[in-house]
Amino acid sequence: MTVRVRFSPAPTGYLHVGGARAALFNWLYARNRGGTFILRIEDTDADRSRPELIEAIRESLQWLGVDWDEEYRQSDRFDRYVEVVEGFVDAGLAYRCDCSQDGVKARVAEGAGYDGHCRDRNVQPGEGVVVRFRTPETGVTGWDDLVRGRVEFDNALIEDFVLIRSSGVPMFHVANAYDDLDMRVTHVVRGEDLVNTTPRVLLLRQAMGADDQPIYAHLPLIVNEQRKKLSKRRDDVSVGDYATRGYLPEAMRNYLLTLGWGPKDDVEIRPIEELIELFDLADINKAPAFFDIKKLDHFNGEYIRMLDLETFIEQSRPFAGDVDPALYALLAPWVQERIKHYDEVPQLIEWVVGPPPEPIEKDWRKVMTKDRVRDVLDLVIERLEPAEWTAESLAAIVLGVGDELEVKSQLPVRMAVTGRRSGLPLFEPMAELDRSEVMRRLKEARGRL
RNA sequence: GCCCCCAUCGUUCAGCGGCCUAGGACGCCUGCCUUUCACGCAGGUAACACGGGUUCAAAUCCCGUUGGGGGUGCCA
Repeated sequence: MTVRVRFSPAPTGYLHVGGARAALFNWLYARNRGGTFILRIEDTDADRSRPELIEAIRESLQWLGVDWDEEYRQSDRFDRYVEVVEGFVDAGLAYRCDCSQDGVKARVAEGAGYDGHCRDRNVQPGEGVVVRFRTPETGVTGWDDLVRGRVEFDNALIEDFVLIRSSGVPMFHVANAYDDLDMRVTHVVRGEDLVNTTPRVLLLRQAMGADDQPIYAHLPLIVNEQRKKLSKRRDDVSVGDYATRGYLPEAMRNYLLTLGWGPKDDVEIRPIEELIELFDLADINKAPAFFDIKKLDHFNGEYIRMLDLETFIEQSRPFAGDVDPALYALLAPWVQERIKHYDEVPQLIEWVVGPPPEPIEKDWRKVMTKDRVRDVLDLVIERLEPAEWTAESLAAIVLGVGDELEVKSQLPVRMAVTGRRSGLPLFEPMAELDRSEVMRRLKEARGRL
């Protein structure tokens, strides 16, 4: 059996990390089994779908390196869904209903579903009429979930749900069941938030004449610090935003993979080819996983440091602002081992490429209130004035002053020149600045003491 | 309310009846390297929610309790 899996986003928002992971797991499985990965846009709800988001979702997937073999759009297939449902009505598997939503709500107890009011009323097509599925009143619908084991629902508890809206547009259950059947999808891998809709889809599939089920694997949710499902409104979840902030797709992909799954040999950071090789749906966890940006940062830092220098420069330069390429090339190796994502580049190099940043008050107090700081700066100023302007010479002078006075001289000088007490190596970038600029900064700092 | 589900260090993955005095990774702490920070290296901290069973033996199986989550739409 050739594996066929699909990722089916609704274009109602940008691709978020939860969706990205679902896509990734599907893709991984397809690649592991030499199967087919389908991208299916579930845009049956015209009111909510935004066509421009389809492209955004495609771009995010491409960015992640998740490529698909086939692509479909449900809005192109409305006719088929409607036709199937018409067949249901003819066969008595479904019926029309003209109950208003308010009417149903008024009739039915709090929390209960539709009461089957129109089951045998033989309602004809017309304004405000929907088609509902005639759900079996007895029996159970269930499946063997690859991650959760056997899951069963009592049919009596499933209401007669809507198949076609009063607008004539089919609901996603119909499209979903039909497409999985029509596209010969073998495995359905998706978020756990969809478990409850699975019996409906299964019932529909059966009604469509299928005598089999796809194999389901319901992924545990990705949650925030409060252990709640990630929400687009509340949480930082857009994949596109991570790209913008300078995360590497390989790192994101690798990190996402460790949420709900992990290689048995405990080696988490590794090439995608190996991960594909090792991956199996059956090994996925059941418990929800917290999206830990700290760990993502670590992964990203590792991936950044794995880059060869040329690639690093090429990728990080757009984040650096307006910098002379030669100067940036000089700084890049030091930058590379200090950042976790590219948008941290500017703060590291600002003192070299632009006007001196305002000193950080806390750092200033910590460094500049030490003994002999005035003496250090005085001597450094005096000796730098006539000095040879190279990194070696600057280092020799500054450190020499420290030795003489038996204090650490680098810190006050660093503070004066960079405004920070930590950062890039001091002397090489300092030699790139004009002597006059360095002197100005040193004197200004001395004046503030 | 009703339905479904989950439960190992702060986080994440490993563990699928004996190899566990529970392992890896992130975080945190310490030391080394370095007249900054970071990288790197070496250590350390820290968990089987609770209660009953089953078994010669349970983190691993069963039941319950507690805690947490998801769903409950003419959204997907």
